Amino acid sequence: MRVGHARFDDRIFDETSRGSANSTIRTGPMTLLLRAQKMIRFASKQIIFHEDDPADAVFLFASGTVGQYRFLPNGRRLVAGFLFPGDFAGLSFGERYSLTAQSIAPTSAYSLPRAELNLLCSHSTALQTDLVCLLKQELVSEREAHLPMLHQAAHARVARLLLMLARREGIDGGNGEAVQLTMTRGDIADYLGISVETVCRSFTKLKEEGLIASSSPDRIWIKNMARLSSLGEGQD
Amino acid sequence: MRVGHARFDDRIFDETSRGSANSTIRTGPMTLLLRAQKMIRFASKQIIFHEDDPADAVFLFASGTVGQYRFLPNGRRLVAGFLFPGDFAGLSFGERYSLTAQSIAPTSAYSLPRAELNLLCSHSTALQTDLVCLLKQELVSEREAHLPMLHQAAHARVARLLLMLARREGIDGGNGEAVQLTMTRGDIADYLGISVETVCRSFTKLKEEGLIASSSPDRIWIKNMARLSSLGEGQD
DNA sequence: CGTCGGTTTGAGAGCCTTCAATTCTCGTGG
DNA sequence: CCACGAGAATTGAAGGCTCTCAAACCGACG
Repeated sequence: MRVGHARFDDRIFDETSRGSANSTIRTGPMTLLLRAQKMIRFASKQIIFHEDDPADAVFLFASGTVGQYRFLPNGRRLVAGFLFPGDFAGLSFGERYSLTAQSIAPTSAYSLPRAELNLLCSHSTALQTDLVCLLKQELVSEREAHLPMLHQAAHARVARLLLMLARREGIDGGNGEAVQLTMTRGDIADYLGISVETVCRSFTKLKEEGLIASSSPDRIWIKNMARLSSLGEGQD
Repeated sequence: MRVGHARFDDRIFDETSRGSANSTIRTGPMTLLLRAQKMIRFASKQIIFHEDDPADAVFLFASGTVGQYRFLPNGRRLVAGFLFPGDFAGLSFGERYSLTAQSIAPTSAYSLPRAELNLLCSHSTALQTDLVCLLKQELVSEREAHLPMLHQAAHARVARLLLMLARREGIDGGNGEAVQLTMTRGDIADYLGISVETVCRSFTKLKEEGLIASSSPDRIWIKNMARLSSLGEGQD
């Protein structure tokens, strides 16, 4: 139901109003801690933190979309992933951020100084246990996201991204709701490791084959979840 | 190509020798804890743990080489990574292993039941802090290993693997020492996401261009570290 | 109405895969 | 000691996929 320039309200975390939509709603100690912090708002295309800067804060996003990326020496941009409401950033970094985080859409986030987090962790085993849990989740989900793509063709990677976004929005293939692509074709290309043109051609091909439909470039309906899944999961 | 469903029963237990072969530099609490455990020995090509089995142990490897992998629905094998002396396995899994670990060469490992680790962690903040540190390292190194490969050509991926192995053996390009490839071309292919033939052709090309030399398929000398680095790091 | 950034489509070149055949390596048995 | 055989590694050829370069299209905005 979200429209183009919707305001960022707190209904993101109002679990009753989202129904079965978002499966990422967490209520662990870390989430509760972050939600008690001040909220920061970012316009679109703003840098939230920059690679090589001292990693002195962690974030929990409440609305919007964020891309994390860095550049190869040849100038190509690697998008490590996208962050959505309910996602954390900064938990896994060492002394310095190893990625740049930039808002792709208007975004709001809770932020907590890292020094404060460390202090709190040293006094709360529950918080530290939760941190371990979050790091494990991040590790597993990153493995699930990136590993298969190394072995998949371009259109399978696009299918995989669509499935990831659909699952996040609670879309199971039942018609009606559309997947909202907040990122550009360029962002998608730099995430999937293929060119912008190939991203476009993949969307076109998926449309031609009836797996998806779209009214505008950023709204995708999944018409055949079964075939899109088998494509994205790698069932040849 | 799919390996039989070997189970834990296949392990070779050998408690007699506690070899000092390990040259690991790390001496964190987790390392010290694991090194005090019983050592297990595996012959080559043995299953250490299997995907979907209950993840009831963690491992610290003391010698040998281990591959962690799983299969896509189409039968292709994804090698998530290789484990060497000093590396841990099993720290990041949830209820069940999400990968299969198999020895590529004869291997020895310290093993600790997970339940025991959890108990110890709940009593030692130092241990838990070390666990957080290890998970962060695993996350970072996995990002560094897999992300760039999505955007690199075949020969650059091969170069990257060689650099990773060279760094691990402390080879800085100074002549003399050779990188030892304990894994087969097939293992490398399934790790890099390219075909066996392309792996071979990449090695051949690197030899022709004088970046590397080799006496046998599993011994590689780095002749031009500067150019190999720029190739592997993505300097076009 | 014109500009600008983002998206889409087209054409040609190059890389990678698949299928196939050959060579290499090494352990085994004669 | 040597021949043999199985698995691994390597090389070759044809075809498909993806990239780059180029051009056309589209929508938002001043």
